[in-house]
Amino acid sequence: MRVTAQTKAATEERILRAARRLFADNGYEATTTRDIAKAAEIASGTLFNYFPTKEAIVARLAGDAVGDSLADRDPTVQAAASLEEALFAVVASGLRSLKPFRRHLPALLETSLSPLAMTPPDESRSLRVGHLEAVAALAARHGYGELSPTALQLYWTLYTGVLVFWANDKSSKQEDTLALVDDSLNMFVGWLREHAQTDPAPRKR
Amino acid sequence: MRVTAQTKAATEERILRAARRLFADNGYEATTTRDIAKAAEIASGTLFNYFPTKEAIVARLAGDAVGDSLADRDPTVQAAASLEEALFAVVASGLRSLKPFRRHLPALLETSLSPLAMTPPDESRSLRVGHLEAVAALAARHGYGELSPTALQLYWTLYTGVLVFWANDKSSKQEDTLALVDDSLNMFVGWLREHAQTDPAPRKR
DNA sequence: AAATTATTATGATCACGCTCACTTTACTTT
DNA sequence: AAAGTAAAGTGAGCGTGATCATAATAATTT
Repeated sequence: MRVTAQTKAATEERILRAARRLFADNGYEATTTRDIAKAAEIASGTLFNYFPTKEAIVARLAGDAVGDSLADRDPTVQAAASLEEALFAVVASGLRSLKPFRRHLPALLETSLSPLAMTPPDESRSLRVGHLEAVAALAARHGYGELSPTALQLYWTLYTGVLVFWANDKSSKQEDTLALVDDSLNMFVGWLREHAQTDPAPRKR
Repeated sequence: MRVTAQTKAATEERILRAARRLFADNGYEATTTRDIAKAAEIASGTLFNYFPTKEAIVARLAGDAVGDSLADRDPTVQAAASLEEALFAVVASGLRSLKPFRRHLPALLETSLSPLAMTPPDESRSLRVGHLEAVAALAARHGYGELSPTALQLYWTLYTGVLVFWANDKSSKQEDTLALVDDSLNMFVGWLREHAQTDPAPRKR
């Protein structure tokens, strides 16, 4: 078993597909690692040759989900007239991708969403870094110059706070979360205007 | 076994003391429920007559800890000249109380810290409500009128974001967290000044 | 093609949090 | 004081996530 670079990739893919389906059907807690292994047609122990923990599987699924729907290509984001609107679109798009994982967000907060989550597989920037890069690019585009580290940290703090809220939001269509996103971004952009290093006036389009 | 209202309370106290010690000595994960039961001199199953889950024990310990050191009595809070200073003192005091539980904060975010955590034992207001009441009182005292639900929700969002950061803050004395608290409160109070319903000017002292 | 080496796969096994059918105890009723 | 009742205690046992010694397989060397 050595050529198996491809074989391994295929097995990993089977695990991910099985996990995605089972999590979606029965939920995270109700799905056992044995279930996943059986569905992926491997032994129970083999699963842990591919992922160190069960949680790592969700983290991977969540990361892939947001990575696939990159905000860069979202037309709503591109069409936004103001930074606030653009950020709102980015966050809304992110929440949409994360929706299937809403319930286990608290678990992800310790790993992929934490302020110091590094990208373990070396490739594929961490969830956080990718998101912040998108935010920084939008800020630049809308004439807010380069965001300071402090600004990015403040943004991320608000964002994680929103995620915690969202994870527990029981309103029918999570409309409470969207309202909170609105208020949060309003506060953040207001702060930005007062603290921007360079020209805070929106650029001409 | 019926008089045992007192007996029961005593047993619960023994469990809490044992858990507090073991958690402090060996950490949350390394402490098993069997360890706690043995230290409290009860059978392993009995423990679950008192607390539904292991996590409920930490939640209780954390709740007691912040309840004991109520911010109302903190002289630093009372002496603060501005709302920002007062809130900073409140948050710093809260973090000090929560310090032993810093590592398992993510777990608590689902329960006691979530935006809809109700107080299960009916008595002893939830962590969140107690904190927000203190914040509201300080805002009123410093001339910001009565805070809107939106303002409180924004505050709590920032606060939970800070807690997530803090839980993963590896800087030596967690000074990074304090800097973040400072920036966050600055942003929040700035927002408040622009959105306060009543006189935003600080009251005379 | 046989022997060797490097990977991957396996499933019995572990310790854990938690459950539950049952026992023990403390009090009440007769 | 004997019988009855309800609260509290017990520990074997369950299913879980994770581990690890071992087996199986594929490539490399001889």
